[in-house]
This record gives sequence, C-alpha cells and structure tokens, in this order.
Amino acid sequence: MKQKIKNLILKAALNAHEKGDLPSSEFPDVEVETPRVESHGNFSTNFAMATASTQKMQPKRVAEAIIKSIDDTEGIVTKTEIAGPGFINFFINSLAWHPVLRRIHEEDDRYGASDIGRGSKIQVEFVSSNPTGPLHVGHGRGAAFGDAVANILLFCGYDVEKEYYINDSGRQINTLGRSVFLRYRQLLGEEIEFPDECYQGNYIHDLAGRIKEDKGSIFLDQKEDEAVLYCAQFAAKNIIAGIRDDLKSFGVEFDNWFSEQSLYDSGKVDKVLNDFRSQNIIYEKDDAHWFKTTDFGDEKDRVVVRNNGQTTYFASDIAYHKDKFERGFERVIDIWGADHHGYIPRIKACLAAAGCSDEQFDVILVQLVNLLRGGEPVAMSTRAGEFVTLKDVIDEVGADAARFIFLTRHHESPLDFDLELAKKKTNENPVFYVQYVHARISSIIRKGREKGIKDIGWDEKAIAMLKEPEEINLIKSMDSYPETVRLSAEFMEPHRITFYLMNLASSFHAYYNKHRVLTDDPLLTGARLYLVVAVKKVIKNGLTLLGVSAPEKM
RNA sequence: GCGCCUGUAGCUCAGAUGGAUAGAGCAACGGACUUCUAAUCCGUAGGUCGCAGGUUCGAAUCCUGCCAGGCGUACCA
Repeated sequence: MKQKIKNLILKAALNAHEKGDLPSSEFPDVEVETPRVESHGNFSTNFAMATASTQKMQPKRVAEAIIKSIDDTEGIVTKTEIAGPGFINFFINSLAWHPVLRRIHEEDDRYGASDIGRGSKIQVEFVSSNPTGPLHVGHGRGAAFGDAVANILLFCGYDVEKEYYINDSGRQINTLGRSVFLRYRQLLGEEIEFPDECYQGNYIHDLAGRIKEDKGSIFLDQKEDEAVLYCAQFAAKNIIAGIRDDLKSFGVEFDNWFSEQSLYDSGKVDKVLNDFRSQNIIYEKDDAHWFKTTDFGDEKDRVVVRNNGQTTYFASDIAYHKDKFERGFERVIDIWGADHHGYIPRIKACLAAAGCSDEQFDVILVQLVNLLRGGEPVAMSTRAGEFVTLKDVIDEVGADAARFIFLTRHHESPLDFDLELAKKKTNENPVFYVQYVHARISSIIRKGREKGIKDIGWDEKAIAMLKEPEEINLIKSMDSYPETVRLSAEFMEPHRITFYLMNLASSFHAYYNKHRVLTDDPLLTGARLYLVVAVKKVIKNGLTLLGVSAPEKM
C-alpha cells in the first residue's frame, strides 16, 4: 500500500511539472510514513517539504500542486490534506485494504519473502564457542540471533550459509587435555593439586571417568604428552558432539562446521604468514613475529607467532577470514559476544591486507545475558565451572520461550533473562501471547469445521463485509509485514519481527474479544474466517523466521 | 588514560535510519467470561528522552563537550 502511495506522489509530481505548476523536474526519493496519530491519516509524506528548496517555492504551494495532480485511478484515497509545515496526509478507503488478504492467501508461507538479496552468497558465522566446555546462556542468545538472521536473509533472497568455527587447536585444547588427564589421575588414586588455570567444571570429571572406563589405567604408563593429547582429542570430540546436540535441541543446525586445525593441516596458516612476510607487513621483534596491523588502522601491532614458536589464535584467524572470501562469499557476517569487540580492528586489518573490501565484512556484536531467577541474579563463574548451561535453560523453560525472549531486545542492548518469567503463562511472557493467537485461530477453524462451515476463498462480496475498525486494523498491520521483514534483513535486526508479532497479536486479541468469527451469517462468517486464517499464516510465518513453533493447541 | 556499547514512564524495553501531540508490556487502580481457549480484552494514571550547547523549517534520532553504568584494552581465546 505504501508503495502505491509513493507511486501516486511521484506521478503527481511529474504531472505537475508537465503542467507547469512545478518549475523543476528534479525530485528526491519519495518518503512515505505511517503517522503515529490517526487524525494525520493512514499515510503521510514530507515530499513537498523535501522538494521545496529545489522548486524555490513554499512547501505548502508545492503540496497544493501535487495534490491537484494526483490521479487515483484505483480509488484508494478518500481524502488528502495539507498539514503542519507542509505534510501531505492520505486517508485510505477502507475497502482498498481488502486485496492484501488475497495476497496473503496466495503467497501463503512465502508472504513477506523478497529478492533483495538477489541470490548473493552470504555467510553467517555464529556461536563458534570453544570446544572446552558446554554452551551457556550467552551462547544461546548468539545462537538464537544468528539463526534468526540467517532465516531472514534466506527469506529475502540471499544464498545463506551458516557456519560454526571450531577452535580445535592451540593452547586451550592442550589445557583441556591436561585438565582431563589430571582428573583421570585423581580418579586412579593419585593425590595431585588441580591448578587454577585448568577447566574446573564437573564435565571434566565425567570425561575423565569415561576414559578410565574405556581404557583403564593405561595412560599412567605412557608419556604424558601422548596421554594429554589423547585426553584432549577425546574431550574435544565429545564436547563438540554435546554442543551439536544442545544446538539441535535449540532448533539450530549449521551448514558447515569449520575446523581451525584444518587450516594448519592444509598449510593455509603458513601460507598467509609467508605472504604477509613477503609484503613486509610481518616483522620480528623480541623473538616474536608481529603483524603490522597499525598500517591498517589498528591501535597497536599484534603477535602472530610467539617467542616459543607457537602461533597465536590470531594467526589462524587471518587464514580463516581470508579463506571465507576465497570460498566465494560476497558478504561475510561474524556474530560475536560484545566482549570481543576490541578484536574488530585486527580482523579488519587482516582483510585489508588480504585485499578484501571492508564493505563485504560485518561484525555484529551481541550483548551479554544476565541470568535471573525471580528477579535475583543467578551466580555464575566460568572459572569455578559453575554456570547454567544452555541445556539447563532449554530443559527448564523450553526452546521456544528461550529463543523468543532472546529476540525481544535489540542485539546491542543487554538482556535480563529471568527463568521464572520465561515459564510464566501470562501476558508478562510474550512468547505465549503470540503463540496463543495461533492456537486460538486453529481452535476457531476446528470449531468451524465441526459446524460444517466451508472456506469461501476470495469472494469480493463477502470480503466487503469486513469493515469493523478492528478488522481493518488487522489488515493494515498485515500489510506492513513484508516491509518489516525487509527492514529486519537490511539491518539484520530480528527483534523487529518479534515486536511486529507482539503488535499483530495484540490487534488480534482485541478483535477476538470484541467480535465473533463464527456467526449466524454464512457470508460474514466466511469473510471473517478468511481474515483470521490470514492472521494465522502471518503469525506462523513470523514465528518460523524466529525459529519458534506455532502450536495448534495450547 | 584510550576505544566500543548503553542511558526514554516506578520496572523491562520499542521508537521505521530527521517529522506533527513521546509508544508498548509489566507493576498500580477500576471494569469485562452462560459465547470461537480469560495464557485474553477494555479503561485510568504515569515523561526535563542522562546533562549542556550546536546544526535546521523541525532532534529521542545528527555533531561537540560533560556525567553515570557495562565491556574491552595479552606473546589467552
């Protein structure tokens, strides 16, 4: 509808110019918005004000000229007015909204989809938690966010690949192996002090126990290096499998699991370091190798090879990001926890050095999650290995509630996640509020079938009976869904869809409480069913993008 | 110290990339179920958009400075 109004305005402006009412044919983009106040009409444009200076006319005069030239062949506009400093307000004929319903029924689960991505290859990398322990709540937010972004981009015509980067190499894996090995020795009766820098969680105990069951005490007689290596590989493999399971029960599946170690095995890390050496952007100082990231906007240079000869994680990250672009992605999105933000200039420096364009790469930071229970903070300490895992949360509140709540905030806004609130089945908890719409409509449909009411499809005469303000309101809301999806994709902000759904749900509940769908009038009943089924489709459509289910019954 | 993020109703947050009189939910108060699911709805009340300047027809939104909170500032990831 907004697009139609835009077209009307642009045509009117061109007409007015031809007639000589407007001196210039240069026009800015037409911006049409939905005013907050109803008395300002259904749509409003600042076009007259925006073009006034190039026309060298007063905004109100421009507005008059445009209104005079509006050619509304479809009869969608009932009234126009000039208001304030030069706004043009449009009032829409309520019957003109009805075709929106037909479109929703026709496009069905593709309603709101678009081709703004034009099939371009885009990679979304998220979660990428180290395989040294289970996922916690914060990872859940990243997972819900990344998955929703990927869904939305796919829906908008991008060729999306979801990737998880596994840091299965380097120091922390060695520490993991040592942690498990030490617990293993303790289990076999040795008295050893367990160092602070080792991983403390119970899962380390469990893994050590499994090794003991499988292999007995054989590692006590082997070289420590080999034993640690075995423990590390065993532990990492099992932890990754656990992460994969947790994500799956959270409804998140990746297209690709990318191993850091593979970059070493294929020689890609060495190659990129050598390339950079030959470009003289890696130099030696204090027995270490430094990448001159300051040449590319970073505040200080960064070590890529330590003085003990080991590469840093940063070395493989250079190779990794270069590899992403070599795989042909036109755009690469990294989703990180906000605590890693200091790392952005470094990665941008790599890409600049490798000749990749800044515009093709974006980092989206997701703020951390404060876990609460009944308003009180839940104590968590990663060091002491005491934390609420993502699995705990899914088991307690359910994947739907968790995912939805994670998406009720802008990603850069910190989020309080209250376990008690997430379980509440009241208006305080928006998940059920939205899902309830779907269940209610499903129930109406079932009741209708019991009564033998048949679907009418698109019947102009019947649909014309939909003229209650609450009905028009619902249609207007659904009309704006495709735009919401589009903006949500452009800004990579899934929370727009969350808020949209809460808003649509509110309009529906208001309608439901005031009017009956199944009435004595078959024609009216048919029309209202047609309306309500459209609402059901849009609700399901939006929930699906967020990765939340749409239940038939609650 | 420097960098990034945040600051909007008592609480939790939106605010369509500069528009008209600032928007929800919760909490508070008052109402609505013999009905298609009350996990719902209707009404009332609630504001110096952190503070101070600036840009312009017009600022919660853009610029500058300050205040408060969070995070970061490794030869850890």
